Amino acid sequence: MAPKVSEEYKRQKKAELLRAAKQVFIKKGYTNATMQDILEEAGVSRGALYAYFDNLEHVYIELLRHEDQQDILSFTPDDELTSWQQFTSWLDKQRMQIKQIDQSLLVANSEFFLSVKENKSGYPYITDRYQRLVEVFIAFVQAGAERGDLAPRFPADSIARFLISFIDGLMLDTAHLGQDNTDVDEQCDLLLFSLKEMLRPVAAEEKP
Amino acid sequence: MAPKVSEEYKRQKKAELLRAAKQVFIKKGYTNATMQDILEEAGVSRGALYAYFDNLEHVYIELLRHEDQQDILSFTPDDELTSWQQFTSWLDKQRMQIKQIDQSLLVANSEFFLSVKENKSGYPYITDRYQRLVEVFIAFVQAGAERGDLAPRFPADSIARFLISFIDGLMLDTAHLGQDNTDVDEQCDLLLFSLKEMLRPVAAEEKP
DNA sequence: AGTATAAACGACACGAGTGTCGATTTTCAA
DNA sequence: TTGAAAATCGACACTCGTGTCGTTTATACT
Repeated sequence: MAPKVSEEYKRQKKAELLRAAKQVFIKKGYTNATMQDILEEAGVSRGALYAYFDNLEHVYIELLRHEDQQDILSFTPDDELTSWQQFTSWLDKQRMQIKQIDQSLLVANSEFFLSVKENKSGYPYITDRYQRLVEVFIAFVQAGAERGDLAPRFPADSIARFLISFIDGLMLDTAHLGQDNTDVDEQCDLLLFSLKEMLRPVAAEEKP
Repeated sequence: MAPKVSEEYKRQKKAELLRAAKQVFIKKGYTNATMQDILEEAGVSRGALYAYFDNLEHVYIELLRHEDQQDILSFTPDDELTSWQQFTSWLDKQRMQIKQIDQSLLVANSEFFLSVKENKSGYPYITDRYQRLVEVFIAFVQAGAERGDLAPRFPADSIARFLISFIDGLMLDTAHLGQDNTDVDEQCDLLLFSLKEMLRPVAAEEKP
């Protein structure tokens, strides 16, 4: 039963197909994308694509997994920086993501999660990603609190969810309306203001 | 050229079809709904439905218009109440909407706006609704400021967009994850906290 | 080189939904 | 009551995408 091509080859081929799929999903979103689109974009036959993926949903799931690796979820821990500085730099990354929404999977993601909802199967990825982000943030807040960097007024998980909801909403609205209408930078400043009130970071000057 | 049924009859029939459509959209969302579903739900023939609407997109647009009338956009102006009280009562309504997300069009709306985005036609409804809500909120803040009820720290339109993005995000996340995971009440409390910091309402006790 | 194996191909049958259109029924007005 | 207009019906032809499967091609091992 020895395979006729190396595992490495298959791995690469799959990655190649996923790259094509990503382009398609970025361009057409999830709901309007088809297997057809993907196999054309990849320049590959029907049979080839179906040898790797059963259907569009599976392609998307695999793509999610694949992208998850280079994910932006983590607050990069860095003892050189105050908690607040770490947070602002994380938020910067998010801001950039939203600004480049046309070149990202953010819209397709929302579409996917919304339209797949009915499917009783209920992919765990959805809740998992959310939970993971909540947990990362909780850890971040706790670390900050222990360092005396933060004096949060609310439970860390509440603040985390607040943060996520706002970012998701800003993303959604920006996808609908374009950046000119939502003004991402300004909105992120307001978010910073709110989070500052919630987390009460010790000002950098007071710290050293 | 007198029509064979009254205008009133046609109006009612259309409303009836829209009622059926609404049920379908609530149950299946936008992307998974079909004209077929609607005509079955309405108990009407293919030809009848197509006599009133060209296609699914048109049905949805019409439904949006129809629903817009009994819309929740407005802050009910009431001089008996402080601005802050008016705001909390508005937020209560929003909270209820999100909690009843399974019986509302919120999810279908998101789906529609996301999946229709590509269509260069660019329905004005999307931006219009957003702008209208922003304007209503701006008026509310200005009124409050003039009454000495509010002392906002930021431009009213920024705060309005912040508010909308958060609500939209909370809605989206709740649709994805269910209320147990997002805790709508708690999140609304955090929003109240943030808005309080931004708007600096004069406390009720200080006012009379 | 030769050959077994499986990767890649693409024609095909199928299903689901669409929008149309001639036939049929209903309605209103005379 | 009657008949013309139009509302409703539902069969039909069409489109688009799906997933399968027998065939062809490429690979790696001997």
